[in-house]
Amino acid sequence: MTGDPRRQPEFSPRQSAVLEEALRLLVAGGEKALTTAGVARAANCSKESLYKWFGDRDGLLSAMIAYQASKVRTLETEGERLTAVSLRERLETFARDLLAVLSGDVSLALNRLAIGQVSRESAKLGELLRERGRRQIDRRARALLDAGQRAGLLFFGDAEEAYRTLYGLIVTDLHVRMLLGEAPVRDGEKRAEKAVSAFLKLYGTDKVLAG
Amino acid sequence: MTGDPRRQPEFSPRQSAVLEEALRLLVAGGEKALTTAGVARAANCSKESLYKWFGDRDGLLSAMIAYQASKVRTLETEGERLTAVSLRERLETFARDLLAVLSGDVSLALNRLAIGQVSRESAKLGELLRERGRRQIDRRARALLDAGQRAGLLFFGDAEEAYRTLYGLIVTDLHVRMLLGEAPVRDGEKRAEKAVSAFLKLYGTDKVLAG
DNA sequence: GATGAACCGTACCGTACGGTACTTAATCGA
DNA sequence: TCGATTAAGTACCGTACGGTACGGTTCATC
Repeated sequence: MTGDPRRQPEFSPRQSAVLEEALRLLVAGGEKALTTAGVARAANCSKESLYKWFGDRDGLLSAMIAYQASKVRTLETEGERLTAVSLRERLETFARDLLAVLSGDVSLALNRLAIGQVSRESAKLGELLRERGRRQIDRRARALLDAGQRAGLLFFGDAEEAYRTLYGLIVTDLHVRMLLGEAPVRDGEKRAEKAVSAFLKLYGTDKVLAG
Repeated sequence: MTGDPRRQPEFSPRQSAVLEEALRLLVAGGEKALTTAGVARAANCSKESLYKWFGDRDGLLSAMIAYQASKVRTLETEGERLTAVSLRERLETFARDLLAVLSGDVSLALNRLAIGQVSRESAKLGELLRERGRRQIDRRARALLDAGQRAGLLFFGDAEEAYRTLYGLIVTDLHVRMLLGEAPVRDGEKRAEKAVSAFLKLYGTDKVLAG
């Protein structure tokens, strides 16, 4: 047992460097550019090492998703007492962060990769991406919504439905459009503000609407 | 000049049959299963004919999207005078139809195909899908929203933003989740109702909220 | 300094696919 | 009935990729 069992490094520094290079290739050229020989060449490692570490190509793809997800750590800025103003601010920050994440090069490339892999037998990539990629940001939003309800600023019966609504108001069809190749938006700021205003109009109590 | 110049058949019956078979293969096995030899075998045609008709493999993919888009014809059920009740009904019908379209096998397969093709030089598929696939349903919704505004039931400054909001409330992240392999929803009915209620709460005038 | 593990670089193999060429059957107009 | 066009079927070619094997090199351990 080396190190804290709760802290599983999951990937060695060398492997992380290789995965980083693989992500770079994927972003640059899509899945077609992600050949085992190409990754080995770009990362200055041998194909034999790739297969030893990741099993096969699918293992490499899964590792790339797991690695990228392990890098994303959402800061849980809890603690303060929520007010109408601070709730709105926190929601807008969440909205901006969500749009930034979804617009990111690596995120888009990995989503495209996973979507392209669906309907293969080893269709674990999509599930992996849904599970590991979304959980962090979902938990952050859910915690914020719950805090808003506890503070008497929001009211909803079904937290899942409220969160889905918030997500839809922020993202609309932008994610799919970007996945299809459209350039990321430039009005993220205004989009975030409008989405949060609409959300508060739907789920805000009198307390927050007066603020 | 054979036939009406406004009615361009675009694809001969034989070609349509081939494209139909290609779509079937794509839905069944994803892009990997869509080989030229496989299409030729499944459609009982020669590879040489495929290349004569569609140029190359990319041409075949584009043709598949164009063909599928040409099959979708949105019925423009205009005419009646909108009331609060009928507007809600029409919006809910639109929501159900939108969810049904996005959940369709062929739609999901083509979207996955186009998304997988992004970041190749011939990245026309995504654009093609955005242009030809969405235009019909967008126009229908925009017409409905405009009619609602003219009838004094809706109020919005920016029609584009109102439509985006409606879309986001209906679909949320469902489309991406399905693209990633999640099974289509079963609560489309309730989802449509709730989305329309939220939309009317945001954009409905007193007239429609009273109804 | 010897030993063994890890790993890089490269060469190699089998396969599968995109695209082309050729042969043969069928359809159709004169 | 004949010639021409079309397309099916097949065989073929080049290439590129996933996966494996092997020789050489570094590096840690004894």
